[in-house]
Amino acid sequence: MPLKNLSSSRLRANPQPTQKISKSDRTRAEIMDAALEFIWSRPFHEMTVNSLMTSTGVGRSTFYRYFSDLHAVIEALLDMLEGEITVAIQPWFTGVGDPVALLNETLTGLVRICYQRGPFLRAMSDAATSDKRFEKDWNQFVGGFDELGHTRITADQKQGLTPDFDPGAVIVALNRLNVYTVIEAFGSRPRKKPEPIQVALSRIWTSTCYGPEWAGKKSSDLVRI
Amino acid sequence: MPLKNLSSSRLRANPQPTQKISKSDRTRAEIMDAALEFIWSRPFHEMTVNSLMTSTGVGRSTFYRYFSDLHAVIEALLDMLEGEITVAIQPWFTGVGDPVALLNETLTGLVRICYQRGPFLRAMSDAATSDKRFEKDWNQFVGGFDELGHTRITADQKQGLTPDFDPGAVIVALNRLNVYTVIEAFGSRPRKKPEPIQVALSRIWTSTCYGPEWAGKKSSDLVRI
DNA sequence: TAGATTTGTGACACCGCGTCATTATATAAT
DNA sequence: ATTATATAATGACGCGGTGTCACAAATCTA
Repeated sequence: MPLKNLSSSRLRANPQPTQKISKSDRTRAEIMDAALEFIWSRPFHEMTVNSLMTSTGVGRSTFYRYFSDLHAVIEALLDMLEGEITVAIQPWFTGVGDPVALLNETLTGLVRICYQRGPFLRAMSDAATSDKRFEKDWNQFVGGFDELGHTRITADQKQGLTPDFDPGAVIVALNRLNVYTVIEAFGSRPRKKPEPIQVALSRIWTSTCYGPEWAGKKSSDLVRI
Repeated sequence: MPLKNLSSSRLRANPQPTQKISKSDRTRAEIMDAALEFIWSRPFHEMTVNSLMTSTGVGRSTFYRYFSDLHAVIEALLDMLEGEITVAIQPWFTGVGDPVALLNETLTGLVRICYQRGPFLRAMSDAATSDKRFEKDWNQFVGGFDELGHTRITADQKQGLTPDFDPGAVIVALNRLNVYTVIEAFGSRPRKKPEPIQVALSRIWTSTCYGPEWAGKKSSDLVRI
């Protein structure tokens, strides 16, 4: 079971350091755990407030004391994932050194996380199709990588490492490539094997950004993990 | 208004050549038109049987004489789109000649259609997240291009035009790149301009499949439309 | 025009949502 | 420990959407 026993306080606005865990904290965490567990094995659209609350000890209407609706739960989960992924992608997006190696490192890390969290990613992508507010959150999440990537590409173009195309639409496209490839590959079980996915993504990114002479290198030749 | 006045008979299993248009044909077409119109301006998840049937003259429960549920309507629309797109992508997938030019032609055609039909594409992608049966249809639709692409890549590799990678995961990824890039760009209005999207996709595909020396060429240099 | 077939309808039961007044429980003060 | 106060949980309710069914209306056919 992934991401279990999450202390909800991690996500609270102002978590006091040595505060006693209140009843409401526990209930909130229970609900989020129930959602996590649900999503792990069933599609988002089958999730109901009832299905979540029967997993916890408390009644259905209690749910609304903690979340305005199901999308709000997913929103909270997205915050967690965002942290994890932001760390994993650091190398290429903000690191220094051989860009091809950094890119491979980033994609390897990304694929690893997304493999682990596949069903959650899938749930979030699905949830974004049925709620205006969460759709915005999701777009912001995905779009965040566009800005980072734009910066990186622009810098590499200045150094002559990357062909001189307009980075805007290309980086957006490449990021969508990543998101929906991993969702398709890992979003529902049984998940596909992660390695071929990582290799394919690496090839496409490196071919586009740095030319094909690098694309054939196995990532293991370029990056130690 | 797009795709209006669609004769439902086009979609029927056994359309007799010179058959009089029956009442039921008209009603069915009315429902599909209503769905088309709805999708053009509102997200799929807001669509209800009621919202569709109030656009037509007939009562809500009549809907169920023609479609088992809303997803079945979308399914019918997908059949239409499939035909259009299949034609547009012919060049690279099945044509002969300079592969780079063919690829650019295919992507230009694809972008043109997807720009026109953006909101429908979006609706279908959204609908696939909330119905097992239609999800299958959608995956089959998208997956169809994987097989075609796999064939093409393999052939080009045999000729030494394309680097010798395993085509499987790469072509899947590139196809997802297309689908979700166009959905993001054209799926909700105001739609983005199609040209930069087409250029970005062309760059990524040509870099990956044929190396970067071609990627900079403007498609207008390569293909007459 | 009568009978048969096709098309349309309203009423119904079901389910999930979100709210609210109320009850139960936990916490803090004395 | 007792009581007062704040916090948490609950069941019942109305709403809106779904899909079905027996029946009614319209249309076709002989």
